Amino acid sequence: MKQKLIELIVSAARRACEKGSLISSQIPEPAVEEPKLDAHGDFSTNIAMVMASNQKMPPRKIAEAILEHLNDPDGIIAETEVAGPGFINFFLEKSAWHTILRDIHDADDRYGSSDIGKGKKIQVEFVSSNPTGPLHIGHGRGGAVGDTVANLLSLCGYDVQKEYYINDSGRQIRTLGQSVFLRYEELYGQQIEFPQECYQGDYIRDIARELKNQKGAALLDQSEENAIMECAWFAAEKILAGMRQDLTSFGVEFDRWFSEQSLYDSGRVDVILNAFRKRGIVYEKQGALWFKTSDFGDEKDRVVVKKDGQTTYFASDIAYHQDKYERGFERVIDVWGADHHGYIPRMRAAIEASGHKPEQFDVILVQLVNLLRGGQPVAMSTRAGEFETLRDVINEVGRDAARFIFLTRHHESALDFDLELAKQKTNDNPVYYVQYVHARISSIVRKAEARSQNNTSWDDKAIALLVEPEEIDLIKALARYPEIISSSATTMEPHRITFYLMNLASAFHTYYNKHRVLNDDPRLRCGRLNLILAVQKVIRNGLTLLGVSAPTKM
RNA sequence: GCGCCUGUAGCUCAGCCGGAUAGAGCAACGGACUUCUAAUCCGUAGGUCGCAGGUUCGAAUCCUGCCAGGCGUACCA
Repeated sequence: MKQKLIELIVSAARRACEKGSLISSQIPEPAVEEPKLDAHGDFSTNIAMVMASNQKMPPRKIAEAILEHLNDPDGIIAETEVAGPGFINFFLEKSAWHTILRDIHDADDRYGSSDIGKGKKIQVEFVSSNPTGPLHIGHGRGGAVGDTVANLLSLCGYDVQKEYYINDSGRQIRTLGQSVFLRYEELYGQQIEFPQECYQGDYIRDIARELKNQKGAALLDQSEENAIMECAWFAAEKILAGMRQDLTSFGVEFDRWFSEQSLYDSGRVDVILNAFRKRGIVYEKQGALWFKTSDFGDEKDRVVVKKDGQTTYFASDIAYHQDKYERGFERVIDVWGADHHGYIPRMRAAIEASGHKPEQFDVILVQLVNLLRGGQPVAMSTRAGEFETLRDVINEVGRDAARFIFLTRHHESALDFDLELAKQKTNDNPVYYVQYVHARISSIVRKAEARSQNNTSWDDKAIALLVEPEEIDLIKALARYPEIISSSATTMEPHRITFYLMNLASAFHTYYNKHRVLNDDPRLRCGRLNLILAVQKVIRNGLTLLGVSAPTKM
């Protein structure tokens, strides 16, 4: 609707130029918005004020000139006015809003889709937790954000791939192996000293026990190094399998799981480093190999090969991102925990050094989650191995509530996640508020069927009966959806969907409490059923994007 | 020290590519169920948008400085 209006305004301004009512032919893209006050119309534009300096005319005069040349072939505009310092306010015909319902029913689950991505290949990499311990609640937030952003981009015409990067190489994997091996030795009655840097959680003991069940005492006969590495692979695989399971029950499916180790196995890391050597963008200093990231905007250079000959995590990450672009992704989005934000400049530097443009790389930082129970913080010490796992959270509050709550804040705001609140089935807990709309509508439809009052075949005359203010408000909310989708996608801010859905739900509940859908007048009933079915579709579409179910009964 | 994020109603937060009189939920107070699900709705009250300057016809929004909190500042990942 807004888009339609923008077109009308631009062509009116053009016509005004041609007819000489305006001096300059410079016409900016008008900002059209919904005013806060109903008295200011359904839509309002500031175009006249923005054009004032260019046109060397007072804004109100420009506004009048534009209005004079306004054509409205479909008759959607009921009234216009010039107001305040030069706003143009538009009051629309109710019939203009009615067309939205037709759009929704025609587009159905594609309502809100667009082609702004133009089929571009884009990759969203998220969660990517080290396979050294179970997923915790913070990974859940990253998962919800990443998954929803990917869904959004897909709906907006991008060719999206979801990827999980497995850090199955390097020191932390060895530490994992060592931790398991020590617990394993312990099971055989050996005196062990369990170092602080080893993983403390009980899951390590569980893995050691499984290892013992499968392999018996065989590992005790091997060299310690071999045993540790065997433990490492065994444990990493177990943990990874658990993470896959957790993510599946969280509703997150990845298109690809990418192993860091594979970059070493295939020699990719060396190839990249050698290429950098040839180009002279790495250098030796104090026995280490440094990458000149400071030439590409980083505050200082970074080590890629340590004094001891080991590559750093950064080195394989460079190779990994290079690989992404070589796979044909035009844009790459990484979802990281906010504690990694210091890493962005060097990653960006590496990507630019490899010849890619800054706009081809985005990082979504996700702030930490504070886990609470009834307002009291839940201890989350990884060192002691006590943390609330994602699995526990899903089991306790359910996937829908968890996913929805993760998206009730801007991703860069820290989030308090209260387990008690998440379980509550009240207005405190917005997921049920939104889902309730879907269930309520299903219930009305069931009732209509039971009474054989379920004629919903499209009838312009029936739709034309939707004139109550609450009905128009509801349609206006529905009309807003496509723009919410595209703006959430381009800003990569999935929480906008959540807020939108709460708002739409509120408009529906208000309507429901004031007007009866199953009216005695069959025609009005038909119109209203078409209205609420449209609401149901948009609620369902939105919840689906968030990975939240749309129940027909609650 | 430097960098990033955050600061808006008692609480939790939207709004931040500048727009007209500042938004929602919770909590408080008062109302609505013989009707399509009360997991709902309606009403009342609640504000120096951290502080101080600046840009602008217009600033919660942009710029500068300051204050407070969080995070980062590795030859860790």
